Amino acid sequence: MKVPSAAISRLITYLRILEELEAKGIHRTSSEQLAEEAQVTAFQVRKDLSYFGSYGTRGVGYTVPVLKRELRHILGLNRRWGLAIVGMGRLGSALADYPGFGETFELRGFFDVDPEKIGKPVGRGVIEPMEALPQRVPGRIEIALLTVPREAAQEAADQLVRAGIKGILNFAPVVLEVPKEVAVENVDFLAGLTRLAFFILNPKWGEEMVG
Amino acid sequence: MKVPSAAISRLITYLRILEELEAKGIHRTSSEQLAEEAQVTAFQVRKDLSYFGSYGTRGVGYTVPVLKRELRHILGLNRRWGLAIVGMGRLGSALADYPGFGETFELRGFFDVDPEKIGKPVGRGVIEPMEALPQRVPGRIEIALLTVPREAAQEAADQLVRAGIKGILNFAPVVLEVPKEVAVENVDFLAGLTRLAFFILNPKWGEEMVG
DNA sequence: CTGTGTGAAGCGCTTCACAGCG
DNA sequence: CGCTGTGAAGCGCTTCACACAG
Repeated sequence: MKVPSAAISRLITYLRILEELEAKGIHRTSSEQLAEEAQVTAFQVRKDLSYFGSYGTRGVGYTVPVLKRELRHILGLNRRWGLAIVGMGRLGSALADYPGFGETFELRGFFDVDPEKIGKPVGRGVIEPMEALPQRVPGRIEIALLTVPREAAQEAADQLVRAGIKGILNFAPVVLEVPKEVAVENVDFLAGLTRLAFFILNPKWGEEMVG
Repeated sequence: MKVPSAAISRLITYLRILEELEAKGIHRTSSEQLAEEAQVTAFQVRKDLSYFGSYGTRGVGYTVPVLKRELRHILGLNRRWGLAIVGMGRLGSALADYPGFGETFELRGFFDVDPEKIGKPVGRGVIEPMEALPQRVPGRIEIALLTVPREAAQEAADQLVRAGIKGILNFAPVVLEVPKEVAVENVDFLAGLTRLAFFILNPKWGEEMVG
């Protein structure tokens, strides 16, 4: 079956909502409730879940811990993922101390080109040179958080690909070129700012646009 | 005319590519070249531009500075936008010193709830309490960068809305509830990580998925 | 003869109505 | 009888073929 990639993003939202419901001690929920919290329709919730299976009880709803477990399984959050941070500037350093990675994502390496930075302690590790990537990545690190300046992003991505990285979370405002077997996700806040600017200027967006 | 919102994101990419071409001294380009750099089809490039007008010359192509100017106009980047950072933790502080906002986006306020932080200098300003928002936002600040912890995000968003904010760039992993006239964009890197995990586990994505 | 601009076709996501199961 | 699960309809984005301008 074909699964819309937008559905994956929504599953992530549903999972967070389930965790909030669980924290509140709520044991049972419905597509209606999930839809309201996620700001989508109940149709959408049920369709998104149906791409992967049937996790509810007809006439009753969903059991929070059950659906939570299933979503974690679908999204691959029941295993452990090794992360590297590449580019130890302010953003990279902030991420190195970020407490929200949980049990699922584990920081296992910190890399930079700057000889001044190499050897310095960050988070639970020490900054290593980019040349160390081929030894550190295989079998230990699946995903890299790429937090280098824009101009350095493609070169760093190339090195990561050569070292055998599986996915890159790219914080730089560039379109990375990587082999199709390497996954890339962009976290581009400047693009977000620009979209906001556009939406603010065009509030009647979707009704009728000037040509 | 209806404009797909995905088209806006691509226009932002085209603009960046034009700036790179200009930096390289290239004066003329084509939908073909833009498409290759942006990793989309030339059809897509021409259609995206056609939603807003005709900026090229048939049989010739596009003039880099002309198309750049037009895209900046469409995206609202030819004016100045006032920004606030709300939540001066590590991420907020990193953003306060970020050099890439350019002439278009100007940091005009830094806010936090923590009395310990208030009065401290950051970037080109000083941290103020959330209570100051109603005085500082109207007429000066259009967009807020929301970098508070997840639990505090909705409350902070409410205060921003009351102060008259036009758009919120939300870095917290939550679905914010705001009036429909306030624009929200999410910069959720945990969601990005989770999508990467899913795509790595499902490389044959799009062909056939297990049920 | 070249590359843009665009109406129309194609296709994939969303919406829907209701069948199905508890 | 209630809420889920889903085939099918609807609709919007993408792709396309080609008219058209230079």
